[in-house]
Amino acid sequence: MSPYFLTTPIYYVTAKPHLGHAYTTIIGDALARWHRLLGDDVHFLTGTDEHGQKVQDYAEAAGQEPQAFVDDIAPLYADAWRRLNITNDDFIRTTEARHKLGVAELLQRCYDAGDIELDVYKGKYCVACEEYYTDDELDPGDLCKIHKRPVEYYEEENYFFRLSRFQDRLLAWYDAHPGAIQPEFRGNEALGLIKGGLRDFSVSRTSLKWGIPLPWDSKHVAYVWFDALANYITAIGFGSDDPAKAAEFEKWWPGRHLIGKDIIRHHCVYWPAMLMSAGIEPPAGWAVGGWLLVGGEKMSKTSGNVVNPLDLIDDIGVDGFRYYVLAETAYGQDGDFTYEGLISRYNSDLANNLGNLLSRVATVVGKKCDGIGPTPRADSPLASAAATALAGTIDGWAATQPSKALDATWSLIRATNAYLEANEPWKVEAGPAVDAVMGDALEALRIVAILASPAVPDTCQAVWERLGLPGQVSDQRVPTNAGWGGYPGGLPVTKGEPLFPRR
RNA sequence: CGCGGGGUGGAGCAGCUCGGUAGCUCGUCGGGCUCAUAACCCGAAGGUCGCAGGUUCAAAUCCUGCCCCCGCCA
Repeated sequence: MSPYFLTTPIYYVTAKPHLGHAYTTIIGDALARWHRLLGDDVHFLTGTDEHGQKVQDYAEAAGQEPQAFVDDIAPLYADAWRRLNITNDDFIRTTEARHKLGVAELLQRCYDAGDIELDVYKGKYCVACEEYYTDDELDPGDLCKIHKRPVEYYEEENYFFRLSRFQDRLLAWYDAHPGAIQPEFRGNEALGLIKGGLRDFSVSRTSLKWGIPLPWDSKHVAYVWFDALANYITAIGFGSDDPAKAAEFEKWWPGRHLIGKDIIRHHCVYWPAMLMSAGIEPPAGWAVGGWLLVGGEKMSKTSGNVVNPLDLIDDIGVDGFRYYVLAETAYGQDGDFTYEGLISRYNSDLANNLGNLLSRVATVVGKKCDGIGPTPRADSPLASAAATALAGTIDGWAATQPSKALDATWSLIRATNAYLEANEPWKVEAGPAVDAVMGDALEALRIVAILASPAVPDTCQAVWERLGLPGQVSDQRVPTNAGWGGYPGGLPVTKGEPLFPRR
């Protein structure tokens, strides 16, 4: 079993879980589940980013200690992921001891390597962004463009990471690792950033209290990048004295990062440089997603279009929501969430195609085969459609294109509906001819249940059980168990209530 | 200014790397079926592939210029 370590970004606790968080996390979960089907040894990590000025401010406004504040918010994420059926193997919080240890170790290594040095930073600083800005980056009146609030003039001693020294090493690394960033055009963008010149960035603050102190100078607290990005390695044991934890790190790293297009610079430029400095291998890969817009606009509190994914689960079901998010958008491009689209996807793909196919098959098996599923034919006309669907599904997930993978899987559902139509088993006397057709349809459904399970796990387990198959669909393996002919026949087929009642 | 992405039938997308009958899903219209969740199947209509040139026997696909939309710029 080859190790497959996958991460989502960690989410900043000043916001509650929203559609955007759910989007990335669901894609991560589906990828993790797919790799488990492939037989990989999967470790899927998500978590929360809990330090920084903004958290300190929010806590103060709420009349709480920062720790109490983050302790209230972090569980909202863990709970949301549980409800969305997210199978993360770990949940890292940047306020945990294991994280603080690892961050200190990472900083110390870069410091020892001579890549972190003291300097003076002066400039206009937006507390909300935790970024310094130059005048031409600000709106009139020295307002931050993002937060529309006044910036403050700061002058402080900071430690700087000498990113400027890493241009050649980064370019050489990317040259040796083509395709590390998916989709390709995002890789070009990252290369463009590197080629455009790299400026040192500040890694500490003296003004900030809520954070991790630098191990060699405790007046300074680690500023966002070294704290947040490090979660990907601290969670798997980096910096731990425990030999067992250190072995975990060796096993899982380098991992693969799922990120949004807004954090390419930090993840694809800063982070590999930081790792190089510390003598650690850069990540194995990055998959960069676009925004999930809402009604064509970026989701924001001010425009009042923030969508709570948990409301949608109540409405359309966990799998309905998961399917929509995965099928509707081309990963890498921006997607657009609309309620109409959600209902339309649900009705056409889940109710009309998958759900209805299962219903009609179960009914005919009940009427013509005494409810016992017949064996499929080895030379079924559906076998080639199944092979095509399998290949397309494998390719789709390999390219981090869930929508393509699902479209390929659904092609087998459509082919099976057409196959039934062509053979009209309901018109034929019970006997070998009907058995052959129904065995083929059941086999197609068995394969669909495996291939679709990363996206709609509960549904596929239900299909699995109605086909009379034992155990968990998640224990199946691709491609071994997804080839034609795995349905044994002789199993009781259950009709049951509609999996997806039409809306 | 620069960099990146996009502009393909009513909607959303694929195709463009390696030029050769423009494909998919939804929607619309007609037909079939009635096993099935008024679901399913078949067929049809609908596209000057942003604009203008160029290369070529042949361009959505290659080249040049331009227009529009979106994002990035620490």
